Amino acid sequence: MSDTRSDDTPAHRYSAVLAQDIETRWQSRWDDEATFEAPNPAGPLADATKTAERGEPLFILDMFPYPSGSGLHVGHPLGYIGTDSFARYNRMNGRNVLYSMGFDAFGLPAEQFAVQTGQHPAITTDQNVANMRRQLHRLGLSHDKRRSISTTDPAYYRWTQWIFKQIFDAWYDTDADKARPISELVAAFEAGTRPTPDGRPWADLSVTERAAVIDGHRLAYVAEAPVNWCPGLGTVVANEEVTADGRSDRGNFPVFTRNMRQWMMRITAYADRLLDDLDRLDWSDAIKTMQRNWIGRSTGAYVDFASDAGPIRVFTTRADTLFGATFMVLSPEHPLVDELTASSQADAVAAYRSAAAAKSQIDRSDETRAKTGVALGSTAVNPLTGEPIPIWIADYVLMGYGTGAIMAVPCGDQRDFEFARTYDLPIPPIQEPPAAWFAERDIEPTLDTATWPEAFVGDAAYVNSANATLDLNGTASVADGLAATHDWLEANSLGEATVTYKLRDWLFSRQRYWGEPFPIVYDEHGIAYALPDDMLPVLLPETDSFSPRTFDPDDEFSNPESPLDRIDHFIDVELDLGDGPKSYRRDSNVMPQWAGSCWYELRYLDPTNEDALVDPDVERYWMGPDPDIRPDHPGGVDLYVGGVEHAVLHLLYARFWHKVLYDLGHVSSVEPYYRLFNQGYILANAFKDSREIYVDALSVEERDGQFFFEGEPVTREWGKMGKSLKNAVSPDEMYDAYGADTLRLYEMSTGPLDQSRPWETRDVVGMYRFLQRLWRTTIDEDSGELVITDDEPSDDTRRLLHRTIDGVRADMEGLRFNTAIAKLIELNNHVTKLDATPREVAEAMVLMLAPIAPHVCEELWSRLGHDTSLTYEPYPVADPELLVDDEVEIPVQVKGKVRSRVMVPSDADASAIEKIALSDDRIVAMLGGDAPKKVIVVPGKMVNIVI
RNA sequence: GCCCGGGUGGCGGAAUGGCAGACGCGGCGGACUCAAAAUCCGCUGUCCGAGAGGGCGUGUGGGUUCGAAUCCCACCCCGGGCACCA
Repeated sequence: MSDTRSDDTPAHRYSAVLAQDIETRWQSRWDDEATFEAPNPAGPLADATKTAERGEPLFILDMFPYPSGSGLHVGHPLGYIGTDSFARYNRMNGRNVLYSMGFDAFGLPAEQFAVQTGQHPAITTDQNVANMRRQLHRLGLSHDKRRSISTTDPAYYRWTQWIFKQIFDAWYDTDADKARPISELVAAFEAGTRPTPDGRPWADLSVTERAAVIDGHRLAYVAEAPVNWCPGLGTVVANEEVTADGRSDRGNFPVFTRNMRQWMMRITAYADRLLDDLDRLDWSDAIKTMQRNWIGRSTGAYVDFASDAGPIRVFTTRADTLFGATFMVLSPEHPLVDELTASSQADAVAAYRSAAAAKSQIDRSDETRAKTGVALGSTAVNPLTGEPIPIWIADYVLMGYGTGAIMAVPCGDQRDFEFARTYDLPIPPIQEPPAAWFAERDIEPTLDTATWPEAFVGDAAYVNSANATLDLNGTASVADGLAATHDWLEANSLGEATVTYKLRDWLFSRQRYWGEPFPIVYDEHGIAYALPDDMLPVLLPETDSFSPRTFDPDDEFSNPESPLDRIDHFIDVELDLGDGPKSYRRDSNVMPQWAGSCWYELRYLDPTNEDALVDPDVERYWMGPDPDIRPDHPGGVDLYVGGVEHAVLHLLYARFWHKVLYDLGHVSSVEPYYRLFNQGYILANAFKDSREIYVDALSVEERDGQFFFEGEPVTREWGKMGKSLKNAVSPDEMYDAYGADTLRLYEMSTGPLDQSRPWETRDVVGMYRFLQRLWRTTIDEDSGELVITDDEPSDDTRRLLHRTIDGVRADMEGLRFNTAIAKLIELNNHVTKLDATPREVAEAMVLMLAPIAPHVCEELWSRLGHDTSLTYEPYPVADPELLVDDEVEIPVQVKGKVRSRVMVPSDADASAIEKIALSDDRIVAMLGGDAPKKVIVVPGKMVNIVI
């Protein structure tokens, strides 16, 4: 595998040793010459000369990494190599390319590592960042290093805190459909143009009352919220971070549902815009679908059922089935349960409620099919039929969704159907299912629901669905039924149509140490104040006790205690917020890791700006809307590449923050990421021993299709490469064995960028051999002299060259690096057979391969007599005249099978080609003198003869 | 259960209605070498055949078409995501 040189190895062969020499030399030169620095139109990174030389701006972005202690493995840079190749390709096409890399360095792993080792997370984070920078630099990524950021740098998180302030100081004006500064809301209350909640004049409200009203509008607000309390981590985790079995994503501790006061972000205010603007983005349909499903907009209706305790409001998406509602089910926690419980049922209801309370929400959703419940002994009135229907409680109805009460339509909802079967409740039909529905279930068509195996859901004509003023009978579609029912409910003041979302507000606080502190203090009334800009950043205080207080993982009733709570000099401060020095308490929470990644692309644009998060002119230059691309272009990064695991959370949060910044006038782009490309993963074999423990994959031996670790048999499986599966391969090993260019080529050659593919170390040598052959077409291995001729290439060679240029260009534009490489190998294999390589071909090949294997190409370019970097050399352009041949060989099929091939002039028309094909010896023989029934000719492509 | 991907040689993959298997790995044979490694050259889907050549072949079954890996219908399998969300 590795390069073993001996005395008879040619002195100037392209070897791993030579590759390393070339690579480190060119990396130093790029650094010294600031080759990849992209000029801004204004500010400290402006350079009018360079801006004039470069063309249109192009912003290429990778999802930035978390700087883990184990460094990179070869799976990480798959996307980076792709973006780097694309960046280099576009520089050669005259674009001003912004391409950099930062580090998402706050978060729990560094904190937990610090707890284990006693070392401050800032120190380990810096070490990890330094190591990853070295590995990325060694890979030859063409980053503009001036623009790199770390989310943990106070100069960076100062602006994370500043953005939080903007969100805190903003409210969503549903009339204008945008966020506005909170000061404009206060002005409207003061002027009386906007009524206060209880109608009293604003001036009559106490300070606390005003604060409560304002806080109720803020886009960042504190609320008592049901959260997932994880005593084992000592912190709350977001719903999105809880695994299916009710444990924490990280650490795998039990998670309990508890009410706590937490910072929330009102992302739901943006639900419609987050949904609608997906149409303006160049993202895959798969990702758009995932975001749409996550936002989960659905049209439904609230319906009021009269009862002894007043109207009970339910939410339904199927108001059209209201005629079939024969009972109602409340959540056991519903506030009206006590009032509606008949004395005879009191004991049973109490027992059921305490049993339900003992189960977590996760447990309740885990109970797959068994339906349980208790009747309260009272009734409500179906507003359409006027009939009394019994009220039940059941734990499949959750207080956290809708109104905590449902109308049950057993014939049209599977859960209600099962519940009705279990408790012998009537199941009247209100739709007549089509014949096919019965046929599929192997029963005779009937409206006798006793024979139905399940509920019917879908479009079908309604039956039994009429009262004095509403008649759905005969209506055949659910959409029409819904529209008619919604109109009727609203006209009769018995309900209202509404739009609901699955999306919930974003829980934004963490009781941890290693994150951004909130720029918030509280006065003696507990009123929150955002600190003025000149008090930012709020520095994370030094401490040697940075772990949150953890508890017995099973101690559900423990309470969180942030590490910052223990630092008195941080928490208790005296500040002058404009009305003289006063005592305040700081907020002791820190922000979640998502915060720093919600806006980092903006800081790459203007990384040292101390007056603004980004200069507006600079932002407009790189990210502004571009009607040349499309009329409704929303602006944003030109290409964003990253893993599909961020399809929902990161991408939704970042879009939300960006839209707030847009509404408040801080950015010109409506969306942060215009084109999104999801790269695949590098997969690798992983091996488990008989105890089901992963063993070091690199030490596993294969014998006769069986796998052994230290002599013991092990089983093989597939997995994403990584530390947990003990199958990580370090890029450093590949640099030593082959060099970075070979690694880059290998990763790009194994398949399309958006597809996951297995890592096979033994396959890497193929690209190494290719680079050796490429080297030999230019350099004599023994003497080191050029083997280039200045003679014109032959016509064949030149045509192949231009076909290759044409194909490679198209592949590079489409990020199809695997097929671009294949075409270049074919061209090189052709050139290898020539006595000497024509300069014209050698130079074009070097330029074409340079984006993917930049170091060796720079070296060859230099040896070919050029004294500047090829970074800004024009990428070769194909001559269209050389793409068409005089004659082409086309297949001749008989009944769809290829039986012969003929040469025809490339501009021959169908009848001429037919004549040539029919006179071919083999075809004549097959026809045996008969005339063909039919001949199909596709000029330039093929002939098909039907006999 | 629902949603989204995907199934092509021994392996990664190419071909998006027109020559299935480009390119690479591996394998086999050869050159160089005392030898091995490295490097280079040739062959390599499968079956029948001495050969020329022919049959079969893109998860399975059907369909559309002069022609299907590609389009349509049904099914099977693999990967990922979501789930008492009314």
